Amino acid sequence: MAITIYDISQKAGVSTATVSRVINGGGNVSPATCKKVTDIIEEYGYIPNAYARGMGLRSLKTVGLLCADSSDLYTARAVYLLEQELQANGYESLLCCTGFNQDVRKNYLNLILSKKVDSIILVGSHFIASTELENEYIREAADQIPIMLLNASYSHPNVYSTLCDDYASMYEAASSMIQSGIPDILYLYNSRSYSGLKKLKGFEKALADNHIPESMRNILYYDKSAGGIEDITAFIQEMTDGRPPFHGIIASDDVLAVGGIKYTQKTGLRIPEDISIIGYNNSMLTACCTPSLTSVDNCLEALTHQLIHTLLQVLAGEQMPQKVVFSGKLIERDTTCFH
Amino acid sequence: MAITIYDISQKAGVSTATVSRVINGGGNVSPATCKKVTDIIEEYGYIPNAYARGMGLRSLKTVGLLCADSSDLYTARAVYLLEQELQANGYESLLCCTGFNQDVRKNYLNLILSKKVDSIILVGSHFIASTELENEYIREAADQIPIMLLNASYSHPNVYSTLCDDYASMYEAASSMIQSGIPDILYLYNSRSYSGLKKLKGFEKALADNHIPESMRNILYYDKSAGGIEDITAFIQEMTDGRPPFHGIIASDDVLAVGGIKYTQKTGLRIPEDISIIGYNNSMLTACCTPSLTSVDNCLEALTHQLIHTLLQVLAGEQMPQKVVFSGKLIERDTTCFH
DNA sequence: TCTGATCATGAAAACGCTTACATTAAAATT
DNA sequence: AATTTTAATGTAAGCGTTTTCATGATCAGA
Repeated sequence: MAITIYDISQKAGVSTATVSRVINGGGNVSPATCKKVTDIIEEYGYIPNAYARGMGLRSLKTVGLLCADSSDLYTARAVYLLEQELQANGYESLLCCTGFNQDVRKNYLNLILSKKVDSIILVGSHFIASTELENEYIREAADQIPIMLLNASYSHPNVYSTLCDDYASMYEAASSMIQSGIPDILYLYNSRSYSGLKKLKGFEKALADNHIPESMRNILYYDKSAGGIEDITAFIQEMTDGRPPFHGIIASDDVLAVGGIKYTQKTGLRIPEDISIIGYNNSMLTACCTPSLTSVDNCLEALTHQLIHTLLQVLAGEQMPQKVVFSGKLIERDTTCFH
Repeated sequence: MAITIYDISQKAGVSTATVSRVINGGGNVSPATCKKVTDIIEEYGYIPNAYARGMGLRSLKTVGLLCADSSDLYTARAVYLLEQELQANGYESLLCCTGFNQDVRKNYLNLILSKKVDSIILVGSHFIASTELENEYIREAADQIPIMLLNASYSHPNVYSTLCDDYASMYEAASSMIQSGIPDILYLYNSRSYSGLKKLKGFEKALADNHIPESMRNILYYDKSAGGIEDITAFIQEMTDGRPPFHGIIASDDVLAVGGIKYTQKTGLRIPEDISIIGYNNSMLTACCTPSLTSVDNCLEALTHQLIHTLLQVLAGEQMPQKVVFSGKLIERDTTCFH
């Protein structure tokens, strides 16, 4: 059996309470005793059992992170930023990747809940609050602890949302393209994302406000979750055989946009002379492709920073706004030429 | 206070032991009682406290994943694959991102250890066993539970390694390039990676075996951890101003290779006619850039699959090989033309 | 009908910590 | 020197489960 606090207390000739005080730095321990205990702990490589601690302590300073797929570029970055912020503030994090299955997600939510976390952050706009079932889970969880949403929003007194205004951002991006003289745009839409719908609406609004006729609407739903770039390229090709009936591509994320680039290059057309392309997320992919990708920056860093700030305040009992909205910004690179 | 097993037992008119049996499916509960208890649990939304369980249970069927930076493309994918495999086998995972600081890493290792995990997987070849300090941690941990290494190896009876033979793979890749008539190669080397050194050695051996003179050796160390593609491009530019004195680039990972592509394009040279490029990892980036990147596939999926297989067997008390080595394979795409 | 086996259940100890409370010793105040 | 205050430490009661062991009920076989 592993070494316990009792063993340490015996070897140090003190009580377990004193050892506990040394470990938790609660004060009221004489320097001499403290040193003696610390030395013994060091010597025996004693590590307190986290579960036993969990029973005693009120808070374990832990927050759960729930995401669908941590290997997704955007999610991975979000998770990393959140973890760094949490760590910097003395919190641990517990990451669960649920995939897209609702039941698995419910199980994981319960799993996290059972671990006495101080809060749960729902990461990535994927799927959040997109179904009734999902709503119910969130409500139940929110009855117990504050729930933080990254890039989604939900109305509940104990749910806090931090998001980028994807509707407005996409509206801006699409408007820029239209006003630069490109009315016929292919819109690539990933239906798996919660904010995807908002972006689509923003795009459609831009079309409407600029009086683009119905006949020029060209929206492609791509709903595979993990298809590679080749898949995307093939998909677009299949849907638009022959010469593409558009001069612009706007995608709801950078991966799709890169698919658009490769597709365009396959058809032999030039970017941006023949076809302009805009992505979304301003991820590292924008710098990887040739030409480099114009993309909407949805300020992930600002979002995560604000989210953790809100969380810490909420946990400290402060009253905080239920919803904080940032706005995105189009970063122009070489797949567009709007001037 | 949250609802406990005791509350449930009262409402169901049974003892806590019976409720526990229902929850853990240990049998020896009458169908009627089982249903009654299950209903009450459902009704009150009872979730057992994980910490209390942790005290009672021998194993929590949990394994810790330790990585430096989960947002790194390769690591993210490895983590995802491992988590999926673990989940499929009824294990939970606990992810910790330590960054590159040794002390932080030690703390995290202890943290994981304190959670009674059944094993720890050290993910990503980054930094593993690269320092004496690191070695010591691993040894200490291995005294308690089996330690699994992904893409690293370490000699200890309780440490199991699953890896790709990066030395041989890089040797092959470099040989291919040299034998296609390109003796002057720039090698881009990320020193933050443990396997980086092996790859470098493989590269150098290929040079030696093909009688490439010392004067043609051109190795660039790039040791920033999180620099973007632009950084890499600028770095290469800075180190090789004017016309590049080489006709091939081999990089120790795909991100560096993409930096090489962008650099080449900036100088106005053609790929692969003027300069051939090979990356490593065969990540999704290979499909994102133009031209698409030739890269060494180090069969991450096979690695993770094998690693979990070994782990499960070890936990089941089986004798397993200490070290399993796969070999990588050069996947030719459009940045090379070796025929 | 009786006996031993099997099944369902409960009582209570154990898991390894934290912490409220009690106690003692030392220091500060009068 | 007596008294009060403060600091250091110990005692023991939880925390919410699991699990061993004991107990009683049911059942099959004679």
